[in-house]
Amino acid sequence: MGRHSCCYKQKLRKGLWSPEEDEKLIRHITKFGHGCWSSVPKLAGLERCGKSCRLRWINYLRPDLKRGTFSQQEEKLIIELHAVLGNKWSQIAAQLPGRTDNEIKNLWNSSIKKKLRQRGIDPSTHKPLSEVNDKALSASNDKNSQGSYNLDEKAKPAPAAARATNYPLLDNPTPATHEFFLNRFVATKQTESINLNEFLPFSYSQPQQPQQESSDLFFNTDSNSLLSASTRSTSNFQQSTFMSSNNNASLFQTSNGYNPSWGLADNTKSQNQVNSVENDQDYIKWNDQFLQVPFLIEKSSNETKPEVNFGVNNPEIYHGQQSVDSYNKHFQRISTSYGQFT
DNA sequence: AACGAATGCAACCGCATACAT
DNA sequence: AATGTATGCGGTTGCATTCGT
Repeated sequence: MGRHSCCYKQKLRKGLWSPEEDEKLIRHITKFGHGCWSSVPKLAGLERCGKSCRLRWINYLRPDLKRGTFSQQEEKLIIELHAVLGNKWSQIAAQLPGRTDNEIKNLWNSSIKKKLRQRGIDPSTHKPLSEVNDKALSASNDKNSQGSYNLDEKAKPAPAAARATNYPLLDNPTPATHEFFLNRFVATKQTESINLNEFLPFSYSQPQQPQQESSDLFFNTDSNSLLSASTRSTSNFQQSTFMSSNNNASLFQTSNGYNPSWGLADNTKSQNQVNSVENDQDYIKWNDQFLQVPFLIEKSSNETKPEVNFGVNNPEIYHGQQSVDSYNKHFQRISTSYGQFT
């Protein structure tokens, strides 16, 4: 029990990951899979602990990550799920393809919490603040109040019945209330793909990124070079979204058809399965279909930074923190979408 | 322009749990 | 059964960036 053994080692690097470290990790995992995380740093030539590698991969480098701002639909879903699951970020993240628990947790703490409070809702109980602050207050329903999930609305005081109007999931008068949903989630855990429409009072489809007409980075897969930004048509954008919008998309595969775990919670795969894959001499390779698509990388809808003339092997970009950050961001977008290190 | 405050987010820490010996 | 190791999760921190004065 207790701390991970690697934590005792002193020479391990900490802090932000450099592009070189990212490259090493991506190169290693795309080739061999992660297998035992504790052995990854050594095998990949990294002076990091396995835990750090795992976190970096899961939260930033894995190919199926969706980046960019959360859509309103995603925020609504997070709120609904939080009302049912509480701070079970990994379970919430399991319902949002391409989003990580860390990302959702950060969003909750930095943004959603605040928005809920502004609307008069206690973010931890999902009850109206007035109800939380003054238990004696009778819950007289304001029939005229129309709650809304629209978090972009100007902040207004929430009606006493905010909970009922804002969280229909929790106020279903039938027995199918909190316990029902909780049981369903517990039963299915995060190992199964859940049809959210079974649970939610609104029709849920995979969140889609807003279509972009602005410039995006994209790869020419023939030359393995990153092309400079150019204006892309919305039809091309569709090509780029297939990987992020399909949670089960098989981006990598081995020649025997096995899809390796990318480090996400996946209780359905035993360690033996993972090991058997590692023992298999067949290296993981990019799905042929995936490689054929000259996909582009989504650009954050709220990103306002000027385009960076980015090249993976261009050392000039390291001048100054700003450049490093820009590099990191673009590198990550690229690395999440492209297996240039295979 | 300079400075401090606020914000956002990547990464770390410590604990719980599962698994191996 | 006891102990050690590895992994996953949630809370927290630290720092770069943005905002406001």
